[in-house]
Amino acid sequence: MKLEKLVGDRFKERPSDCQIDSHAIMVRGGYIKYVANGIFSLYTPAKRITRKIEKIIREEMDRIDGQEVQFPVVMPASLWEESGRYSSIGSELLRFSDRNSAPMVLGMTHEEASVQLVREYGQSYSKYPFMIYQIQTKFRDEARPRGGLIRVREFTMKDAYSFHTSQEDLEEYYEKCHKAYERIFKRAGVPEVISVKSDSGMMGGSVSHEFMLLTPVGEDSIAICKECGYSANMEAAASITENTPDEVSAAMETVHTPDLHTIEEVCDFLKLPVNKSCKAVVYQRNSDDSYVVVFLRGDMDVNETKLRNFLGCEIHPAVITEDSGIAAGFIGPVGFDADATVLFDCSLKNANNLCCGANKTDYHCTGLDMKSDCPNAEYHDFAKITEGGICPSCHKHSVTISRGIEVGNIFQLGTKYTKSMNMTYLDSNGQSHNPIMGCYGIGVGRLAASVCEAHHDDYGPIWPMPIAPWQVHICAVRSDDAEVKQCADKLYDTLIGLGAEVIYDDRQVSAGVMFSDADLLGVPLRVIVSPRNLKESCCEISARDKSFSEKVPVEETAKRVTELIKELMDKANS
RNA sequence: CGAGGUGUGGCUCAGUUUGGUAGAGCGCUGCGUUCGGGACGCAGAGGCCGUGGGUUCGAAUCCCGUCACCUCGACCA
Repeated sequence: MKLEKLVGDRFKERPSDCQIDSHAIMVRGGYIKYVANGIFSLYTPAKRITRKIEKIIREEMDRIDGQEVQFPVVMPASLWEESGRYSSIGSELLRFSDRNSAPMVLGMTHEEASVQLVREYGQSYSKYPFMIYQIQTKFRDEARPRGGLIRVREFTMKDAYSFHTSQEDLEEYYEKCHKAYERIFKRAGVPEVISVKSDSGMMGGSVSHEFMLLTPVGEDSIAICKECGYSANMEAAASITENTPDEVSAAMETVHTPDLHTIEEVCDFLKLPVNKSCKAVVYQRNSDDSYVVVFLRGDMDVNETKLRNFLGCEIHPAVITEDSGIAAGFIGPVGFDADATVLFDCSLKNANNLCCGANKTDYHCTGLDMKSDCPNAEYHDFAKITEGGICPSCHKHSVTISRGIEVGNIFQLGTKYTKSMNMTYLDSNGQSHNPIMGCYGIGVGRLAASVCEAHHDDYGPIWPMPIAPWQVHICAVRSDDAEVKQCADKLYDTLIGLGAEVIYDDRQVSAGVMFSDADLLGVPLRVIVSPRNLKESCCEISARDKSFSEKVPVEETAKRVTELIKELMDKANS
């Protein structure tokens, strides 16, 4: 491919609306073109990268006995009504009608379609286990797309669905898939991707993992224990707190605290550390606006995901009305008699000498002793894990919180879909059961952008050899020089003949322009043919990541380049 | 959905406060000089100033509406 004919402009200035580097680079380098909010077209370099990522994914999925299939993008709403998700999923699911006014949806995920595909096939236990997957376009009407290809509305995803006759079999396969994912990310050039425990969210099921690329621009927060290796999405991470009660519990007293609303203000006023307070956070159920009050230690925050899972319903921060009987800002566990569900977080267990609201405007109490004042309280984990908090796994060390981009996930789904969609098989005793499912996703475009985010410098991306848009970039510096042109042309032909993927720049532009464009294309190997090098009868081979640069005799250049390509490929695949 | 911000050639932005013929740099086209890190000169092309209404002799500029995008939050396989 000649660079001169490569469709898409590369430009010098960073687009103003690009917040993260990978987005800016992919726009500047002519990889992607904005079409609409969260919707992009891909130019050739990006398409070549995603095609290579897809190839790696296919190879690894096939290796664990996956069978590639394809589900429709547009599905009838009735299919989604079977699972109940037509009504349970919000506006993220794009709904519309066809010419006959039949309600349709745009596929944002394909559990329903996968069950529909194999429901009749899988009627005998002898057919199990099996896994089907596809690589296809998904559409999710995200509220806030961002970061170029990191979070978009239309994207390409590999999604896989496995079907099993026992939980043990699912777990065994889940583990295989976990390994396959590790190989995929390694081969794609991001071995640093880690798997973390996650919350299953709307997918249902129990065990799930997210594959995270740790980067400060990531959208998720991950709790990591460096000592024992524990890692989990903050949403799923258990919060552990230990309270050593003071030896003497002071008597409860009511204190006048006018205009002090926040826990910090109150503690400051009472000269108590924040962790010697009991605060209340109020939510309302989305269904009927009934109140839910969570009491927790003043220095902790509520993890709404945990709360949602505990209650089994959606919630939102409360709007406290006058007639609710709730004294907003002055809520305490003792004498609270408003109509609400009252919950206690583990962070309060055994604590004493706390301050808390007095359930009376402008008054707080001191000397709260959870044991004696709230003897019937049941404690559950509703708190967000905090930086420096106790590791929920080893209980010895403290966790750190890092940001990450979720590039893939795996779920043990259970029978949520097979049950609701009435998929059954007969076992060897003629008994009917619902198959147990697992599902496994990887965002292809997001992975490409993540690799860029993880591997770039000020000048552009540094693509790993296995997914680079081309393997070699030939720069013919001074292509108006007949000797240079002839040598570069010949090298190009030879490399093509040897099966290398080559981008060839023989434009009559200054070396600066040429090198800048080469940097933006991020091709791992660069060969410079120039009058200066030809004087020594050499070509210059250098690595985009600047790890080496060598001068090689002209006639040996092609051979050396193919060696280097092989070396770099083997390194990534080893 | 809540809060804030921004919309002016393909890109980055000035001009808006105080209304008076639409600007610069990059990029693009042509010619010439340069030539190993985004060179230079000359000559060009390209804009209903997001959009609809209003005020005014006159609106990129003031007023009202609306749309889009960006950031933070909410939401989220």
